[in-house]
Amino acid sequence: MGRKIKTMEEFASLSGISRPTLSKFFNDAQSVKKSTRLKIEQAIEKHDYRPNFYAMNQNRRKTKNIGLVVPNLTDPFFAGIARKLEELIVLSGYNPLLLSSHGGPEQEIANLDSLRSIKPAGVLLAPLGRASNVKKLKDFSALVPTVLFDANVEGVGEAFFGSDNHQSIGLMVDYLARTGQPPKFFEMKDPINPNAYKRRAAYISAMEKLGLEPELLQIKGDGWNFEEIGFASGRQIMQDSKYRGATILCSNDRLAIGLLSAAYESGLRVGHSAECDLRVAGHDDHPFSRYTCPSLTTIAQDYDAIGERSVSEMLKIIDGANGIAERSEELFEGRLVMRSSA
Amino acid sequence: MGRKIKTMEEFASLSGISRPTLSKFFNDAQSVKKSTRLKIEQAIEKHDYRPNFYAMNQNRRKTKNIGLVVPNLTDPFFAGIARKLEELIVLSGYNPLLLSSHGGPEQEIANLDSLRSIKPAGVLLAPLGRASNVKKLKDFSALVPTVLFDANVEGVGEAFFGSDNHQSIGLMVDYLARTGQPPKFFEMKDPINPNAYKRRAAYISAMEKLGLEPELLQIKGDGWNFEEIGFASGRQIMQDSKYRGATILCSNDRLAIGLLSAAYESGLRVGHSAECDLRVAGHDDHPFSRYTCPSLTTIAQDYDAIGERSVSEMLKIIDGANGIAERSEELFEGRLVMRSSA
DNA sequence: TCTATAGATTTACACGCGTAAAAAAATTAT
DNA sequence: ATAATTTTTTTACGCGTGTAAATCTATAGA
Repeated sequence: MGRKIKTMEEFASLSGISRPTLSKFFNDAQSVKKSTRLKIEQAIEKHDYRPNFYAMNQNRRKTKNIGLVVPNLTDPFFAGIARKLEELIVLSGYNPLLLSSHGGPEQEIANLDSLRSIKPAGVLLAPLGRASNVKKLKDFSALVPTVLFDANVEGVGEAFFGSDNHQSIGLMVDYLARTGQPPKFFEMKDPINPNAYKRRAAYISAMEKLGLEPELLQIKGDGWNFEEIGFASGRQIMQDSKYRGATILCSNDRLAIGLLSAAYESGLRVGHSAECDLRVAGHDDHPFSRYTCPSLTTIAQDYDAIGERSVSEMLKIIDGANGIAERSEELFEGRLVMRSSA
Repeated sequence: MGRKIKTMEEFASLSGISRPTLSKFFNDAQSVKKSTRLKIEQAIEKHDYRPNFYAMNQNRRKTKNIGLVVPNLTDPFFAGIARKLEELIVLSGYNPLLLSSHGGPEQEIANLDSLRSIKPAGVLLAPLGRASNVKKLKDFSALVPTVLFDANVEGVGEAFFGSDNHQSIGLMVDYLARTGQPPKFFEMKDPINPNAYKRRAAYISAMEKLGLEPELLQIKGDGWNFEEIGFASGRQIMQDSKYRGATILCSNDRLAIGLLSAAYESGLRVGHSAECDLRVAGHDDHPFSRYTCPSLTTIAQDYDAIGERSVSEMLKIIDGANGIAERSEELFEGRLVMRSSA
């Protein structure tokens, strides 16, 4: 077994393969003949050699690194997506680099800056949205192939993939209106996330289509602590008798989680059965929404599809002849998840 | 502003500072004279130059990268810790690299492997525990300065920092015994996490110290989906009238979240007031435990202290003369968080 | 068997920065 | 002001791999 192999040169003489061929192999194993590939793989196994990461990337035209930036890893919703995307990236032979913006635009820019120095082949970015520094995002996406997901920012990146809020909210409004009181819409007054605006518009249009009067419950609150915001405002709402018997559709599950907590504390019963005081629904199918009390009726976004489409588009752009392709956009439909709360 | 600066050489002539001095500066800004530092910082601002990451690290004795490996980023508890540690690492002038093991030992080893190729100055590792491939962890920690946190694995790494389960469980048992029925201990039969074993032992010893009979509720279940496991077993328990009026201390909050959900579905009232059917307590102060129904009485681990200690020890090891220092270990006390569930 | 061609080898240089050693310059102490 | 010390500059080489061009070799098809 001897001592550790340090250089590719050394590995070349031990394996009987020339160094340039090895270099080719490590860049793309499929680019060498099968018999050569097998010989190399055996030698790797035998000598436990791995090329120096830094030397390798220094002169490569394109690295094999793909950046993955999410707004907030503390949110299990994004943690779940990140995991799925990581998996897809690895399966494609690339190396994911996960960064969280922690809800702050400075961190988002800092993440992109630090990604830039790594010269990634591309970046998958779920932007903060309203808080984002759009100019800097644009500057970045001009330098690095960028695909947006979850939230769209006009003019940034080569593509965007996300959920069809119009469809999903329409579906939910329809369901709620058919099964009881038509929903009021519970949301933050000045949402951070662009999806929130789309959901508001979708709610209004869905209600009008049904000939119903939309009613917005716009609550105050800053930052990303949605549960707390939902909880605090929820307490006030619970005391108001005019909401007895109402149906409340929350702009996202995290607000709903706070609202449910407030309802519980106020002794109000939430659910779709006759003796309940309130119905509550959410949007996103947050990992925790299965275990709220009662379990939360919500919309599951099709994140398998969004993830796969984002990664495959990214690969297409990376490999691509880089034609002046149009910015592609695709929205995926959400699925109604009926649980106990509505 | 002219064209982009590509090399340090170029930046040297434009800024009027010699290249070796620049190199020193980028390695440690404090190592050059203040006046020089200011000149360089101005020039950086002016020309927007950043040294090539790969060339920079190729020949450095020690990189500025610190690996950060957590068992499961999907768990908001770990996501929160990771965020704090990232922050501390950045403040120390290092570059954190966050990886999640996704609950699997293969991924844990894969993470360490991929970290090895990045030649990190050190690695902060929260190991999976029982599932971990201890031999490989040991091999790794012999090559790279490693500090363990959250879960201890004997003989791995230069240090371990975590919670004092003995103290925290003792505190909780004491509180529960003073305020109502003494607690039964709700846990998985074969826990993955070493802390679970310590908590079990701590529970038994705390009960005996009070002259009470310990009672373990050991439930089946594999994997990391603790809420689901707690929920499924919780349903069975709720049907058993012998647990009416009981107090249940869960090995962790995620089990408790599942249990509370099951109690709600069964129509049992959980809480510390007289008319309730059950008391439930947890451990960890999971971010959601504030919003469970009822809100969860639990133990908050001192993660500010654990994080700071872990990072500062890491830095000490990195800078250190690398004396044959003993493996240091320190446990931090937990804090009782009294909410509504117990 | 000969030829066309994909694939491998040889040779050589480039990448951008780390680092060492000696000399020069700037700063501080005496 | 001079000496002692710190800091910077000059010079030069090394790191481990990417990549290009020319040459050689294996494979397949006629």
